[in-house]
Amino acid sequence: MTTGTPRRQPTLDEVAERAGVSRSAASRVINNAPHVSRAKREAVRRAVDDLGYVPNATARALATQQAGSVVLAICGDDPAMFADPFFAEVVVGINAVLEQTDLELMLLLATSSRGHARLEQLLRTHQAGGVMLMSLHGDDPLAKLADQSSVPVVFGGRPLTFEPRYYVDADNRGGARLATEHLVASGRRKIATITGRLDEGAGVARLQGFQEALAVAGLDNSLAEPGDFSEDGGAEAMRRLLARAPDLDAVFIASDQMAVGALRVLARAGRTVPADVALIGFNDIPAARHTDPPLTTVNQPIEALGREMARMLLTLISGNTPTPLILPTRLIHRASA
Amino acid sequence: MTTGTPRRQPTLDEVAERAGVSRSAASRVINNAPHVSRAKREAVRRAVDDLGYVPNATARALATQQAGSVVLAICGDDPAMFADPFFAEVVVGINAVLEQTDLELMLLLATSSRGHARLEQLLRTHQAGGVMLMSLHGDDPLAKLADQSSVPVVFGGRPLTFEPRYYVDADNRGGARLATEHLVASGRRKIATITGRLDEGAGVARLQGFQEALAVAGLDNSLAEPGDFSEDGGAEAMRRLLARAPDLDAVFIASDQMAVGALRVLARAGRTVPADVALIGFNDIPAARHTDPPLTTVNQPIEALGREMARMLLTLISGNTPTPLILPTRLIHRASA
DNA sequence: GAATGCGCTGGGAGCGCTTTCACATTCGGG
DNA sequence: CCCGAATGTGAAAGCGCTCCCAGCGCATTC
Repeated sequence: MTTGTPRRQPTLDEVAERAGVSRSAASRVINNAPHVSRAKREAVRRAVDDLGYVPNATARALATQQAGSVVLAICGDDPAMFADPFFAEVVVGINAVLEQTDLELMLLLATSSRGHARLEQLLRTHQAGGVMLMSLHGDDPLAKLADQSSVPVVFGGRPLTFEPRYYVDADNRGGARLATEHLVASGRRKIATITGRLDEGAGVARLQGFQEALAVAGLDNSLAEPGDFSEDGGAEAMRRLLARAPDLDAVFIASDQMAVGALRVLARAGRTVPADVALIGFNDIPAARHTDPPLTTVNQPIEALGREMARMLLTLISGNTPTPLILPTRLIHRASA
Repeated sequence: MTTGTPRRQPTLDEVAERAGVSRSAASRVINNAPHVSRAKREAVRRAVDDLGYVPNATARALATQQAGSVVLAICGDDPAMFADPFFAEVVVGINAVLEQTDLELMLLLATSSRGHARLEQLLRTHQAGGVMLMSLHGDDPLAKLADQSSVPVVFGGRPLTFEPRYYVDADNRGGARLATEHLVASGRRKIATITGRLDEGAGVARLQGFQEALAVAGLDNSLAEPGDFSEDGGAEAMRRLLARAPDLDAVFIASDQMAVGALRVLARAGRTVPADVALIGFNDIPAARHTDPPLTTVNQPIEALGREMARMLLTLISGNTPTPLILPTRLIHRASA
């Protein structure tokens, strides 16, 4: 910080020389390792300060054979998918725990085939200390490959086709059941659902929860229209539902975004919410409290999801074996149901 | 891919040995460098395929003294700030261009002092090939430090206190002027504004555009209430505005999120939009087309912003000198004004 | 007084790659 | 047929760090 032109970064050798110790000793001090006398320790510290030394992470990574970063990979087919505020909140959670370590976060949008290839490569070479995998679609073979990989991998949400070794997920099924039960309990009888993408674990789980609750109540659980988690998709599905069952009196919708779309369609069709038809969404996005009427919805702790994924990855990296985690979801009562 | 237990990654030496060439030759082939005979080139290629060799990025980075990654740093004081969908869209843009290279994207939420320190360290050591800096607040000294840094830095948006060497920004001022002029042209006379954070470049620029337009029109341009870009902040500001000037007939709002909040307050206060008061927002978020009434707003090409930042960083890294870029904004006519 | 242990110390061998360099080999033109 | 020039080739020197190891001196133990 004192040099006029801090051209090249000082190296460990320079620190050692200035402190009058060997490189090994200097290294020990930097890494808080034992076997260094008090005097040398201080000399090195001083030299570090004077020179403004910062260890070269690349060299360290090469020497220790372990990377200084972990990656968050978002799979899927649509690059724009990442625009879902869901991911942003996950990232905030992840960042909160990574900040305590000195791991960096790499973001990989594995959305094109190029991205896919990169992810695969990342999994094979040990260039990242670990990876967090989210939003696998369909039967992406990457999922199994990742789960088997020798680099630590934790899944955010479960893929469709198998149960990964390490994952954190939200209780989508339980949340959906809760929501549907609430609809039943409030006297609704002709209850429909707009599903999420059914090539995603979350979409399927929410549909299952819905169906279970209705089956238990002895009601027809076949009134389902597929959506895609997006607002427009929700509107479309609502239109189809209305055409198919004009007398429905409630609908459980697998995402708030879709619910917003449905709300629009319902309003335009002259149905009052919740008088004519009750609505429950999923996710509890900020906008849900400001729709008309405010949306009853299932909250899932998204930031916590990110935090727990990161935490789990950390324990995995440290050599321990975490147990999978399912985060609770809960019903938020507002005016739409 | 054929080995049962792909324990350790093959190294370049192994490839060379299998191909019956020297390590140097193998390296040349990998990097498409000249001075390798056709025969050896093919032998190496075959060995690479057989072994499933992938170069170790860390070792390469150490040897070439240049990192294989760039970082996107989001500064600010609030970790949750990243939840703004704005950033997600920027990331999508950045990813689109980075995907063409083999640079990785590191995400740094420099929101705590810890994060700040890490960013500073990143700037000093040459561990990242370059950094994209967004959303500097106030007079953060990091801004100047970054601009001076010997690692390539491009700014997304301009900080308040000085003009960086390399940046891409949206024409916030022009957009605000456009919006305000539209209000004036449609006959409004008592025009207010809800500003964004005034410790951010974008917030100030939008206020300036507003003031300019009114000054030119010879109207009072002092009716401004500060917001913070958030929905609740917008609602708050709208309340204050209404108390301060019950007879206002239009308001330019520095973000759509705030406009949504304002819309709520206006509705609750019994004012009709746009009959009683016209509203124009900023950003053109997806939700803007579904508010009631749909929000007239200023669109800025967010994804393009990300793309251009990345592109600019790339040219910087390649040793060329780009010129700063200001992306156009344009008025989207919908029903609220 | 020899054997044992322990804390400290620096030499040196890597980590996997790029890149320079000196030395072959080949080629075209005078 | 000889001489640059271009091209192919592998040995070896790093890049900046970690970490093993052998060697100290010194106190303890029998």
